[in-house]
Amino acid sequence: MPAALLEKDEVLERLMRTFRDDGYDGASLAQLSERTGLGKSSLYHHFPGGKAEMAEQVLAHLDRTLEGLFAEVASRKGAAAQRDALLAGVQAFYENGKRACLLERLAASVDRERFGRPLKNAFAAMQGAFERVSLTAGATAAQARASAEDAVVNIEGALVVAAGTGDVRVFERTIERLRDRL
Amino acid sequence: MPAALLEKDEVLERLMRTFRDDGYDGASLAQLSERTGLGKSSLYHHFPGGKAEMAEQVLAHLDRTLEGLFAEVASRKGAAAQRDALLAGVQAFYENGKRACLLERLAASVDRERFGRPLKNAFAAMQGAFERVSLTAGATAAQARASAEDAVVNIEGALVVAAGTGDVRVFERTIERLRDRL
DNA sequence: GTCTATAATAGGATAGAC
DNA sequence: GTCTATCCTATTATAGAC
Repeated sequence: MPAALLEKDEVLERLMRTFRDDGYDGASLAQLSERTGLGKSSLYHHFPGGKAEMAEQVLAHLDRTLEGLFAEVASRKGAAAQRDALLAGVQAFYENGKRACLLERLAASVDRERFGRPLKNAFAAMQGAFERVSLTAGATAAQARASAEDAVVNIEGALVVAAGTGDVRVFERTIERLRDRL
Repeated sequence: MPAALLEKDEVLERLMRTFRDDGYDGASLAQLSERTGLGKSSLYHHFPGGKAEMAEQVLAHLDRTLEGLFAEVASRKGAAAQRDALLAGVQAFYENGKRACLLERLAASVDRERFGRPLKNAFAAMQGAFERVSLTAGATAAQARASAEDAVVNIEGALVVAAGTGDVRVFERTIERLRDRL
């Protein structure tokens, strides 16, 4: 009985990269198989629900990853340090604008209904992290909510424009704008 | 010899809606056929290059549509009137956040290379419209460029977040934020 | 837990009649 | 310019051996 070739988390990471790069509808099982190094049957062993379940588990994995980042951010002393850690984390996660957002890709998919709830939660978690930074900086609840929404909107938009124009500098400039605004 | 069932522009409009709703990869020929009311063979008569050519022609059609809007905006007297006309046009075009952006959907597709140049141009055209409004308002060239980029990023991001959370109010709030900033 | 092989279906695309 | 019928390939998914 051979052990698993890859840790489950590593499989989820590779699936996530595939979905991010080619989109949910664009990623085929053949591709998902190739990128993970697992045969199709092995994938179905881990994800009986097929592609949709892969995406769901990837989304849950993303939640856990972000939770880790957000906890790390919250442990910093001072609003400026938290803000910088959060922006740096976001920048690293999206590889400075070269990668698309998984949430966007799933929200655009034909199976979007299936991801509705977890997507909503993921966006809320992201906004929540920015909100807490603003509150630490002394903003009112309403101000914090507004500036957090602004941050998430700007990050998603910058990723779209960077991909559409093939120019990642938009992403860099947007992160800088957010640093000034927060 | 029967006349065309629909004007070409109406066909392009319906194709655009299909690509916007279901994405480039998500939209099948069966769907494109059903939504236009044209059989697959008829579609291939008009678009010998298949789905990719449909998207290309839809993109060109979108360019013409936006050009019309932008010209109309430029004819207004005063920066505030131009700003309001542009934002109202954007809001109407995306049906107040209910519709996704075709540019985003094509930039995310597996055939994205094929749309690279026209996509870049479309984003530039959109940014250009906002830039001209800023210049009319008396901004410097650098300020106008920055605020126009900010506007496009915010519009795209708001559409993504609205779709991802199922809440179009994000889009409304973003448009209002832009009105204040411009 | 992984593989090879295969089934079943949907997708894109074409042929040829009208 | 449009249709019906068809083709071919890719895609999702499963069966069964190891």
